[in-house]
Amino acid sequence: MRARVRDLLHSDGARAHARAMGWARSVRVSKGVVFVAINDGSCLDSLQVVVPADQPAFEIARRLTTGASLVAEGALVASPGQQQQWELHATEIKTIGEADSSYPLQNKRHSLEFLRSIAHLRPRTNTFGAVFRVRNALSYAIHRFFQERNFQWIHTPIISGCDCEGAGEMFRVTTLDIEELVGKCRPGEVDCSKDFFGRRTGLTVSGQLEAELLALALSDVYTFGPTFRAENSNTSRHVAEFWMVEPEIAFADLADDISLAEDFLRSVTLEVMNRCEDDLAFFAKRVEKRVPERLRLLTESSYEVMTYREAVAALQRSGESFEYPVHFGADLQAEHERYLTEKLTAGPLFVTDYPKNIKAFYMRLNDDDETVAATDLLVPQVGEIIGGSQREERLDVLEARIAEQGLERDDYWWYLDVRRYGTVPHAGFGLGFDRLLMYITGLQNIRDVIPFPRTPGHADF
RNA sequence: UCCGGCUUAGCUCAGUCGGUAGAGCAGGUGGCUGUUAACCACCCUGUCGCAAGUUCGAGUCUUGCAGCCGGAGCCA
Repeated sequence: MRARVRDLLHSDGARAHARAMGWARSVRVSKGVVFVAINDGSCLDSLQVVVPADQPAFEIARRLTTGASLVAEGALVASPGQQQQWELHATEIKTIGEADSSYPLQNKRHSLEFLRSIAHLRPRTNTFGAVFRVRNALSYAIHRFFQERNFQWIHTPIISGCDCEGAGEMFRVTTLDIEELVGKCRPGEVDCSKDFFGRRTGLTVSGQLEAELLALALSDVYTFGPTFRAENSNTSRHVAEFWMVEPEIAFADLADDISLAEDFLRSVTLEVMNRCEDDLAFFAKRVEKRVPERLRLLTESSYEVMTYREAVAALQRSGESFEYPVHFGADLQAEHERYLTEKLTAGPLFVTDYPKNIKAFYMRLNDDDETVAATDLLVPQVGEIIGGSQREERLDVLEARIAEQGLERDDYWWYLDVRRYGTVPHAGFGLGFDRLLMYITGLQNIRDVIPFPRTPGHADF
């Protein structure tokens, strides 16, 4: 029976016998004693294994190297050292798998860029172990939040009809023989009726439209799964495959949506803070000093709400010189969002009621006929983390908006049908899961919060 | 996709005015009675991203290409 390093480090008392398994993080050899720090990923800290020279295990321990996997057995006793409560006095040590000096993770600081190139090994570092534990805790917290409020977790399709989404470039899904078609067909000439699904299909860019259908039956639902964008985006905040959380609530308006989003962010952050104290302390110390402040902003501060019109006015009187001028009708640029969240409110900010021309067709038209009931939640450093809206539930208005945006009405027959039969006001939002993780951990590149990130030109591992 | 920067030892980096490459860590050897990414001493380590050009001479200057990073756009 093996004990997790985490359990041993949190032991209530000494143990006459304990067995630990893990990977050697460091091996410190002196004449009379060897110290091996072993980590099994169950927590940030490593277990100190002590082997005095009079033990038969001393020879094996002395030859261990950084990165080797091993099993150590002995007594768990109070440590005289300052940095840990318990340590394992090993009477027996076995090397499971050796790691020679070419093992890339030596006892030194490595750059995040270098670690990205060895994504198969970086989970064995402190930083990435912590990231992936927090990622797990956040996922669990999200499910718990919704489950406790009687939301139904729904599974929207990953393969989706191409025509209906429009949130971004899609990856094509096909069983047609591309080699054969290349050179034979000009663009637009491919006969999709011969394809597997008998139509153009791609990987989903959002489960929202389908989530609405289920919300208009089950009332409160959410999706939590992968999403794909084939955009050629090369930034620290974009990847081709990422995870989104998309709640959708019936009998609800934009105010309900905003209040759900705020409640949600507060709750999940608080749960991660409770479950991942050590990992978050590590991020605060080694990655981003402002992590505690960021967490406080999400859990304690009030979330400001401001209309787009007010935000534009605030930007205009700010006296800042922006690269892109601000005027009603223009989308807020990254520099504008940064000013709003980092200088004006210094915290999370919902911007609401955007001009209809810069937002999607399904967002509910306001009475002013000029803006829609949409909201973006902006946070310092990371920018947009949530995008949501009240959905247009009025059949005639929705049809007019589809026409206005030059979309094909027939493609949305099912989406329109639920407005035709028993329509109700409803709303929802999409949360960028990986971006929230960036905000919580303080890591500045989305590629460092995803185990094996996919970006243009990169699908290794 | 556009703009900018970077590319030197296994890793992190320095390299002056163009004069023939250096430090820390890792590795090796030895030392050290309990260490904390241990410490001390010694030793080893190079296609200076690739290709061409200028020059008596290029890590250094020029051009092209590639890769990476940052920013912008798109968005979550």
